[in-house]
Amino acid sequence: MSLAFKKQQKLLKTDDFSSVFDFRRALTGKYLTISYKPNSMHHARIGVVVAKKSFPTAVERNFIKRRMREIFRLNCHHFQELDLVVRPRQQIRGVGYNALCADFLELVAKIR
RNA sequence: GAAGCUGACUAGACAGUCGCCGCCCAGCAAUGGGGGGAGGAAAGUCCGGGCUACACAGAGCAGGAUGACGGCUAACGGCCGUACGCUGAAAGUGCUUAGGCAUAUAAGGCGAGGAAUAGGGCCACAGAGACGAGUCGCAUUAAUCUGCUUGCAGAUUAAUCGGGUGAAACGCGGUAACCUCCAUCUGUAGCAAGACCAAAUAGGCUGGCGAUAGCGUGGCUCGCGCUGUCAGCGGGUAGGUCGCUUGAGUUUGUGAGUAAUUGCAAACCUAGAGGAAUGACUGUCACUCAUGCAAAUGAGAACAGAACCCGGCUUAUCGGUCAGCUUCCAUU
Repeated sequence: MSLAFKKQQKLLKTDDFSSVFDFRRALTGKYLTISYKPNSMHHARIGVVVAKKSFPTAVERNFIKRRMREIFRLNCHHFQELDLVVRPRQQIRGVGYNALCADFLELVAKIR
């Protein structure tokens, strides 16, 4: 099984994000808030929204995005046909990779 | 060796697993192989330039910027050198109530420093009076008037500027970080600049076809205009391509110059995205701190992420390495 992460697995357009938010289903965990919506693409897609207000420096925002993408990449093959929008919370600062990964998987499991 | 200071470099290293974005090669394709992939500030957007469009960017006015002298540079408000002013440590010296205090220089650091006789404005406190020159009080001298004891007192006027205040007082004061004047520079917008290709839809222009369709103009005919249909053209939207990284380039050697900088030669190509790649995790070794005799264990590891490109400035920053300058002490 390939663990590759392709462009069609990302949410890119403003419309994609809007439709997920308009579906109005979200779950909040320790470090993350996930909005979701079923899609018809035969695979899951992810988008990460990091607020400039909460995370002022670009380095911090990029780091969060890279980590979320990595967690998604290593686990997405057993996800359903879902569009996910992940928003980090303030508590994410200083959290280790494993704790963050567990939180994410727990939230995704709840969606089912 | 100690203290003070200046400049340059670096910004953990290696391995493994799984990935991302361009480029090149092979392949019909799937894919495979090769090679590259953040910073010293990428930041703030404070100056200066290249580049592009606007009329060819040229002249004048307004506005803005700069301001010792000389140099460097594509250019600068930057950098280098020199002079001047301020600042700048131990030691030494003097005093001491033994706590200190005073005194001066080194390397170095800082400096909105053109013009006050072109002109206007302003000058705290103190002082009678602060920028127009006169005036308050006191003193001296002279003159006049009054009182009268004929040499005293008072008043007025004029002159002297004697005393006191202050940085400065009928002066060739200060302030330009108040206006101003002088000299030099300065057009505006910015890669979402701008150039090219160009679907669909709507509308525009040109030409053909309608031998007699309809409407309008008109008394009627011709004609003309609109509606029809076919072909072509140009503008232009979505979208795409270019601009887009070979450049005031980097490294090394060598020559010129006190230096900033620069001549010559050789070698090299070093991110180029477009909802935005440059990563995540694990291990070993180094670095710092804590505990410990040690082995070791635990924790920490800054500031911060390219978006047209350069030269600077400013701000943020854990550590480490190297070189140089000055002073003092010790040794030879």
